[in-house]
Amino acid sequence: MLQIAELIKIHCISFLKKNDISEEEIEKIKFTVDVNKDIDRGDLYTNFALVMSKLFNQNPIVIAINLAEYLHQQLDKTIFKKVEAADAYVNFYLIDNFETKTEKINHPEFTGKKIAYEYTDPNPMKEFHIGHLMSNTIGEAISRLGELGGAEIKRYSYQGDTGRHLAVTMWGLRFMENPWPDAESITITDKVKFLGQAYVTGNAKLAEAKEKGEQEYSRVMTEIEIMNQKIYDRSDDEVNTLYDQGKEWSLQKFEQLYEVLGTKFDHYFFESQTAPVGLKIVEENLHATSSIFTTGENDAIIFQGEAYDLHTRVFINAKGIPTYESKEIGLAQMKYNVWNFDRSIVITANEQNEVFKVTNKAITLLMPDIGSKMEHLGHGMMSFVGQKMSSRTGKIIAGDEFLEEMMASSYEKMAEREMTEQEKQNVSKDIAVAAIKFSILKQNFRKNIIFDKEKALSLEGDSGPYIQYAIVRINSIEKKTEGLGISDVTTVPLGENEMSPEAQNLNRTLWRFDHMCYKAIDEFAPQYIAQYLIDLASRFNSFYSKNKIIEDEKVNKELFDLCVKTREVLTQGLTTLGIRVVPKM
RNA sequence: GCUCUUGUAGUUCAAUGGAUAGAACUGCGGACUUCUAAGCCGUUAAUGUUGGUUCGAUUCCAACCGAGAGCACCA
Repeated sequence: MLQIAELIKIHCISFLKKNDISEEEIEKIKFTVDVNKDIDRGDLYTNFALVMSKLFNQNPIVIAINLAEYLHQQLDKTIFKKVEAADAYVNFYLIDNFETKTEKINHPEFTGKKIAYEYTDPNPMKEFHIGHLMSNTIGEAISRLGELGGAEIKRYSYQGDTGRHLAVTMWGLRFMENPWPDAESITITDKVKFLGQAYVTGNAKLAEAKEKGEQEYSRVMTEIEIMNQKIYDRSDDEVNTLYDQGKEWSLQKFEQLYEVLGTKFDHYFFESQTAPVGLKIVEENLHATSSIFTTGENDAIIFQGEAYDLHTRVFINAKGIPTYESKEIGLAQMKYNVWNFDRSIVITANEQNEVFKVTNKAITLLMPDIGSKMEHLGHGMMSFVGQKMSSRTGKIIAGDEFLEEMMASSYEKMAEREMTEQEKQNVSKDIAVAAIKFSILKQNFRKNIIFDKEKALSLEGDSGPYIQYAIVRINSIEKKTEGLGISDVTTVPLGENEMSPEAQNLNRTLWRFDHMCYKAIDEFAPQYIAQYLIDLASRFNSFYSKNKIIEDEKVNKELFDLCVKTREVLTQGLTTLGIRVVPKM
């Protein structure tokens, strides 16, 4: 079925046609049909009359009245209770038991499409930090939105297992006081931590050398370059052994985190694989009669972006090693070989926006079929009050350490609850993840996020746990209803005056889920769903505090059904955001 | 310097070319002691500055001021 807002739009357009407005003019008209912020003014509204009044120089109030009259006749009475002109707006009131949909949503750009999503992209042997948590959270939500919109999806992570950061880590090893941690007794977490320290140490030594002067710096840089080359061409057995083991540990650690976060990738790509593929494509094009690449300073192979209003970037460096840009070309080709996608969406921090414009342009010129399907979404950077994160200097919050803190905070709150130790562990983990994910998803991810750790740890207010808590309350009611009789008061239909205002508000908020999901899918905007869920949970909590579902050992079925429906929507909403529901907390 | 993004209560965030700019946190005050108080109810408080377009701008445009990012061999 059509979205309710789309249905209204169609009728508004037929109103225009009836008034002899030409198709071309209708094309140009942009009016909105959206849900009313103030629920008392009706379920939906349109600003149609205001837009028309400008175009045709008529009194908007008169237009609104005419439109309302027309729509009142045209619209299905089994869906619309009332259509009313109010000032220059037309408000729509739906019937009280309007069906709430939680299943798949039809969206022309998603339904039936094969869509590949790439996100998270942590680098082996470097710390998985809170920025990766952010990318993972956003990517997971975006991919689930695609799925809800009817797409067939695949999830990919692309990991940098070559490049200078690894050279610095491997080079940094020689300054470490602790031995290589390959003992069985050492946990994966500690092994990975060791690698992170090697990276920080390497960078510190590099900075030290820089201070000592030009000569020392260039000596050290040469050492790192040699290491980089060894990793790239795998020419040193000792390096290979340590590198392979370190990479393996890292990947195991990532896998543990993905399990906790609720992401299941379909395939992993590595830079060590994309590099030769990209290099080959670039070199082949270089020998073609009209190459898109040229030779720049130091014989580097460059793509001159200025012709397309973009930066010029190096694709193969002076040493003949493909850069990130070439690897991106190889990646596109490899992704397409693995699965013939209709759309490929890459989610990274927006510091890479410019690079992606260049690489996507180059891919389009080289492989038009693939290039035209590539999309890039940049999310904001995460920062903390008065401090910038840098994995180079170790000034970061590690993903797992932050999760642990959140878990501890959540665990503490469950001290009084009757649960087994194991249950408390599991639940506090899911609550911690919910808190982190929700704090990211409730806002527009394209903007920077200033993360307030203290606030997040408090687990109060507009948060993931707030929504999980509403569900838990409903579970609790359900449990209590077991074996109880049905109350006599159940004959009151929803929405009649006998219903409390809280119950009516709650009921009238439910159907909006479908509308919000459509908007969220359409605009890549998970925050619409997040904000909606807060609104719904808040209405539920108001309802809950003033209405009794169980009274005198009898269940009010009408209200209980309302609770169950609310739970269904909240659950579907959280799931779409990639957040788990907990049975109790 | 050039380019892009961004500026909403004390703080962290929503929203929108139009109906009263919406939450949360913090502060202050309150209720119940009943299905989980991670909850509920009340209360104070905001569109950086100056112009422009418009019947109407917080939203679009320009300049300025502030913040962040990018600008060839890192990713």
